[in-house]
Amino acid sequence: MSRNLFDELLNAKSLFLDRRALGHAFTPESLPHRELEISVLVNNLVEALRGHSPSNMTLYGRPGSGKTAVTRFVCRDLEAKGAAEGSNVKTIEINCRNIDTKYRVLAQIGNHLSREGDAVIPFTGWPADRVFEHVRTRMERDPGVYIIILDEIDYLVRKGREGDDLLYCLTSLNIGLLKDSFCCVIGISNDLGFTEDLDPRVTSRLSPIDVVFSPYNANQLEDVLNPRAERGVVENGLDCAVIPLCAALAAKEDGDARRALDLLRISVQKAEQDSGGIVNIGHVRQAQSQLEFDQITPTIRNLPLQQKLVLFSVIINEKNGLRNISTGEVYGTYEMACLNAGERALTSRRVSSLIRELDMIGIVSAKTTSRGRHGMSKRINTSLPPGFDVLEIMRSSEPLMEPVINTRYRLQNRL
DNA sequence: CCTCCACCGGAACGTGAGGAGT
DNA sequence: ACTCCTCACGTTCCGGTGGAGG
Repeated sequence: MSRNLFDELLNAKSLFLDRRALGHAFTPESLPHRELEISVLVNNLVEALRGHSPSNMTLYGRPGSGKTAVTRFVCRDLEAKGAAEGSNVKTIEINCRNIDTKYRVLAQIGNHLSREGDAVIPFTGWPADRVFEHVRTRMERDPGVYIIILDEIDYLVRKGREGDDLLYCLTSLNIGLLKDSFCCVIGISNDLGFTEDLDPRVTSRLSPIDVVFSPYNANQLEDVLNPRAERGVVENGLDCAVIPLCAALAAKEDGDARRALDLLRISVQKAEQDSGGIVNIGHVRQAQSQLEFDQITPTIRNLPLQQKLVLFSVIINEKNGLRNISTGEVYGTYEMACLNAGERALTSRRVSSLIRELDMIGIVSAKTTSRGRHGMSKRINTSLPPGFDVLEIMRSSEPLMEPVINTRYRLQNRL
């Protein structure tokens, strides 16, 4: 009997019970350590069940601090209660990173509210005010409370007028445009300062209620992971150190719960590829470096040429065994690299800024310290995962780097 | 204790690309 | 086609800085 290529993997016993439980989209039965935030939302949104309009809200917090999860969690119960009580409550969630213009957001809302026989609002073509009018009449004909959730709203607002206009429209629905219905806007933002980019008139309408989500700490992340793991992974499938490690690593990344879940999910995957056994901390380490790899590769690939040349100069110095390189040393190498790339070298002032940018992205670390007699300078080191081939990424993404990488460099003598 | 190195980093300005309005 | 505006990227200028070495 010939064996099918997929047999082996299909027949292997999976460590996953329910893979979705470890995904981002999954809404669990409880959200540990977000009780306060939940109660703020519930206290406001309960008005919808009483036939009144809830206030608009803005939720702030770092990525993975539970904003979207809390909102979905609360809205799920709200809709269920509304259905049971016979009051018409509808929630519409829109991610502004994907749907990033006023027109497309309105069209999305309009189509969400359509019944049989309604015209489908095309993805382009109508004037924006006609789309808005459809949204209004569709809300009006079916009296109730409409809750519009605009996730990652900062993306839209940063695009200029677009965000202002949309929010102005949506928030004006409650001020006279709707008679028998209410419309409540919940904005979700990763960026605390995003209202600064907003028209002040919109700001005051949009967020009578602000909720700030603080990042999870390591212990709290464990509480987030445990029930998910129980549901998603086979019994005794995890070494007891796995969850604490995932939690600790994610806590370092600004307490990002998504990161923690990613780590756990990929660890389990790695353990499966390892053919059997349980998930151990080695798998978590593998998962961590894969996540880093997946993040850093596109970042480096998309760096502008000058940035690449600067980064290259840091790396070449380090490859020659130097640590804590100074700005001057980097600049010397950088000038040679520019020559080989056929580029004019930027000023050292500019290169200094570029180094700082690389530091902010997290590819290098640059600390300014005094070297006494030898002046103030940065101490520059790369901070890349071990075994990460940066030069290959640069070579494949930028033809001009080829001659730069192929040249041998004579580095300055150190003092 | 003072000097002085080698750079830091803020501020103001120049330049060219790209978008909006007319 | 035209101006006007904004924005990102770079340059020039310059006061500021912490500690090794005199």
